[in-house]
Amino acid sequence: MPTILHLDMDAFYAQAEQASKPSLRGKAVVVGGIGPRGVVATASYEARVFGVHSAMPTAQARRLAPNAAYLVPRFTFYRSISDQVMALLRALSPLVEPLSLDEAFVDLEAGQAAWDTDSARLAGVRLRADIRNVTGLTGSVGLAASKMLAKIASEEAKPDGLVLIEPGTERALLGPMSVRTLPGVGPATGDHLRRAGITTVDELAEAGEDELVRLVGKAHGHGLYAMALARDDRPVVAEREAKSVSVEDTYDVDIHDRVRVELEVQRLAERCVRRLRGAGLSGRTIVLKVRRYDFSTLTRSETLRGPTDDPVVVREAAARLLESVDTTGGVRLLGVGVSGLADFTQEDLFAQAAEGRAAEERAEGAEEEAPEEPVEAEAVPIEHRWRPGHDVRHAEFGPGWVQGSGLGRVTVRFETPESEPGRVRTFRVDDPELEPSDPLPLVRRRPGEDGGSAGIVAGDSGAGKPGVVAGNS
DNA sequence: TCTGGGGTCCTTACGCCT
DNA sequence: TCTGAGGCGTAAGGACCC
Repeated sequence: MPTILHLDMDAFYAQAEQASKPSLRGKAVVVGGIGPRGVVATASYEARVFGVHSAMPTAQARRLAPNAAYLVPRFTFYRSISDQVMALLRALSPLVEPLSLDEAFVDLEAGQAAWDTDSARLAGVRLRADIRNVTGLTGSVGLAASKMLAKIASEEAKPDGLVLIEPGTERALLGPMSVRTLPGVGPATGDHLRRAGITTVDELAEAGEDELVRLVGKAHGHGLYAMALARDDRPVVAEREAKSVSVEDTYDVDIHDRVRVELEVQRLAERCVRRLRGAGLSGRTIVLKVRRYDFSTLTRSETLRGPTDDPVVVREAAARLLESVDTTGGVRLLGVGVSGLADFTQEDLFAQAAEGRAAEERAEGAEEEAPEEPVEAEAVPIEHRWRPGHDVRHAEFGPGWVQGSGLGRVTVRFETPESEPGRVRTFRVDDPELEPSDPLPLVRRRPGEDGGSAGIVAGDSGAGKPGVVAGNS
């Protein structure tokens, strides 16, 4: 029965920006890195007309669509919208598997939200309406008997649509499609198969399992063959634990200075540990990643005797790993990661073991607990406070967003999600009346109104934070 | 035209142990 | 005692996903 639902928000980041900035509605919007080495994260459908798409270098996008709006991503804002959407999904079923901020699987049957074709379609239709009511955004829904097919269905449904794959029609539908439609078949595997004369799903099935295993390896080959026959019984899994935590930076210009490289690695190690601790995790394996001037990438890793979340330990391990890497010629990217995660540290275990003895001895109070690391109040250079797309407030003109900055000036468009397209004004970057501010909610709730029909707060455990929608300062 | 940042999973190779 | 197979952990790289 088609009771797996896949939701995919349409051009999510770009759509969210258009919703919060009336002057961008109906216009080409590109969200992504805006530096010399930035790439496109999401392009609005208006921008896609010019050939702009995700993963494309922003520089290339600018040539294709010079008049598009180029914005830096605002992840906290997107996350607040995503939380609202995920809450709607959890109201349908406890079995929700988020894949990213804008995508998730739902097992409708597990939530008794659907049991056959008609009830599934109805659940999908209602969900799309609820998402629109609560967030003001559109998402596409795919419904099918398996994850793979539900995902393919939502892809077909885009933008702003719903597609249900009727039971029994799966193979006929899949057969003529390109192998690239299947999840897990990217450029490399696609080329590989094409050279073997396989371009469609039907040809994949005809090739046979043994041949596919020979071509692309064991795991991939078996998986590919099953998918070609529309066989996929992977369950929807609600909670998936993180396996690694990492941070990386690509630099606008290659770093040649070895001392500077060492310094950056230290900073990355500290950032990584901050994230690790923030998630209440620790890990055993420290990984250093280096991308050189010629884009060749290498990793070096070291596994410790036990898990750690100690910044000193991670920093020192990263420094040791760097010693074995030749960086002459320059590096464009550095990264530090931790894997082999545990939700405790070895120090914790010592502390636990000590607890027993301490109970008797009562002598040494384990003073292990490190004080909370102060969030370093980064001294942001004044011109960097004004990132394109970010919200600001002016003492006189009210809320707006940064349209651009440079040469000591910052240009602001004064408008809100609820207003008409607004006017543009330019200020000095150090204008005391101008300050950064939080995003405004996309959908204003009238007093006493409860939001969408499914009740957004329902699945939101604990002190649900209506602040996302209602909190307006 | 010059390629982000955060992840996951798979493959291969190698040392070590049984 | 020698040799080999198999399993496991570790390291490195690559494909893929959003």
